Amino acid sequence: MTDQRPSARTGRDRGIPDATVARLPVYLRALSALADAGSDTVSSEELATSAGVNSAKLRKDLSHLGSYGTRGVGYDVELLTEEISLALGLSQRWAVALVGVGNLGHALAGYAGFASRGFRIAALLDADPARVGELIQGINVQHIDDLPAVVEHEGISIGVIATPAPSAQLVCDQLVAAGVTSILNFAPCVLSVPDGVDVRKVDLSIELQILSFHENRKAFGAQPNQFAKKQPPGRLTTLPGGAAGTPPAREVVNE
Amino acid sequence: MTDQRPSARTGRDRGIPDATVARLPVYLRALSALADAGSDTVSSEELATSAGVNSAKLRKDLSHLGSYGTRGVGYDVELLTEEISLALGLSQRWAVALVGVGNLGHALAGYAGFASRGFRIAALLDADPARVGELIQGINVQHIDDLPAVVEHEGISIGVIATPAPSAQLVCDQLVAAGVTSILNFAPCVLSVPDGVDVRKVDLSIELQILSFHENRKAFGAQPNQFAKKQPPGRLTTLPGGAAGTPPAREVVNE
DNA sequence: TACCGCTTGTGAACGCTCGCACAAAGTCGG
DNA sequence: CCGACTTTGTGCGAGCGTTCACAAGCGGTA
Repeated sequence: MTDQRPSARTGRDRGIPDATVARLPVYLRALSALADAGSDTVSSEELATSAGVNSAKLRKDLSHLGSYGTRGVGYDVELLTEEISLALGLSQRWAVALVGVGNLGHALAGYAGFASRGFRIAALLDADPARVGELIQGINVQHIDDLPAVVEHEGISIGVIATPAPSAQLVCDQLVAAGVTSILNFAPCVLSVPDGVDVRKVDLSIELQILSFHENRKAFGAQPNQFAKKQPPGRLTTLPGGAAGTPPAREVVNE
Repeated sequence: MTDQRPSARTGRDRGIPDATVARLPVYLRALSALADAGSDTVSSEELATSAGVNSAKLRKDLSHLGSYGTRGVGYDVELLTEEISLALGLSQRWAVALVGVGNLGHALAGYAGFASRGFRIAALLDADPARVGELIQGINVQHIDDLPAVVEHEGISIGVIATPAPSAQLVCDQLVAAGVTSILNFAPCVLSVPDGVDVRKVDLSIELQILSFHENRKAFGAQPNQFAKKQPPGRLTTLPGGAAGTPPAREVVNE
């Protein structure tokens, strides 16, 4: 039961499609870069290029938030930044609980990108008593049993699971029981949650496996194309080492 | 032009849709768990449940690989595992170069899930001379300038970027120049690559922002609900300009 | 052998997403 | 004030992905 993506919501969201929501943070980042560069306004074409998307798609995405552009001019960088932030709920600072301070948990605790986007790691928790009390990035590691109290005290509604897979479902249940309603799962497993709780999953090895598929296809795949410059995985030796220069450029983002 | 996934190829892939490819690793994991549990065969319904998807979707996904099920019985766990592995190109061990051994890079280098799925971290690289020579997980950190030699020597075709955003494009170009044709990018930025190179992106803060959207919708969303319970914690005093005074009604939203 | 129950594989309908192309709406110079 | 130019916002068609529902096929049983 339950879908992995918080999306999956059958009803009307707020009118904003899931695909659009997934791109808004990218626009936000592009806008931030533009603001730093001193731009006051930006056209959909420029912003789309920065974000690596089609300009029509960008305009349609933004139109879901309202009409914040000026025809003949473009979008006001600052205004648009605020509107997107508002739509994403970033005008408030969300408190986040991070469970599992192992290898990955440590890295996440120190990840600067969270704080810079308005997320505050309000608690670090672990089931291992040996880890409790450890100080990471100035935050004290607490025992998972303290979760309910911490969640209530800090007003936490988002949880991040960075435990091994076998513990993930248990931790997830504990988070939900404590009142957390959004979960970001780094453990390589499927989580089951009640309705009303959103789960997003980040699986590092799955990403690599998807790349593996494409890599494999490049090597063996049916290539009706004229540019058959790849060779099967006997490989290397003569890879396009020379083709270094300036690539044709093709931007890639993904959700 | 730019499209989301490395996929996005307009022609027929090998017949396998991108959405299916993205789910195959999940099935693989579920199968692995079933095998450990001693199952010989599994029905689409069971496997779908384990993988968290609809059974019809699972059957259609598997049908893209061929007919490996037996009507009235189900799928042979071992056979299906092999077929999926083959389709994903996991029957060979891919060598991976990991660039950037900072906070996140360290964690990735130690991530067990890579090795267990057939990926071998063949090289760790960094631009910081102070880091070169460091031993992480038994692997020596090399300077990024050694990339071409390392890629050729180790037969690397997949690169992982775990550097700060400003360096990511440069590193990406270097990877491409060295012959890497698939890139997993953890840096929060858009990468530009030539055709023929696949990029997948994992952005931790974007995931949180998407959760933030849904969390925000639960709180303020189109639901004039009667319950007004908790209030969102710690709002920002600076950002929203004015509209921050709405009475918060969180919790619930059962749809 | 013939029948029955179970499960796969898939045709078809539906909904979401994307991109084109263009009218609407604004700015700017004269 | 007007007309030319620029850019937004969107109607529309095409393509992909998901789900339903069911016929086809297989094993087991009498």
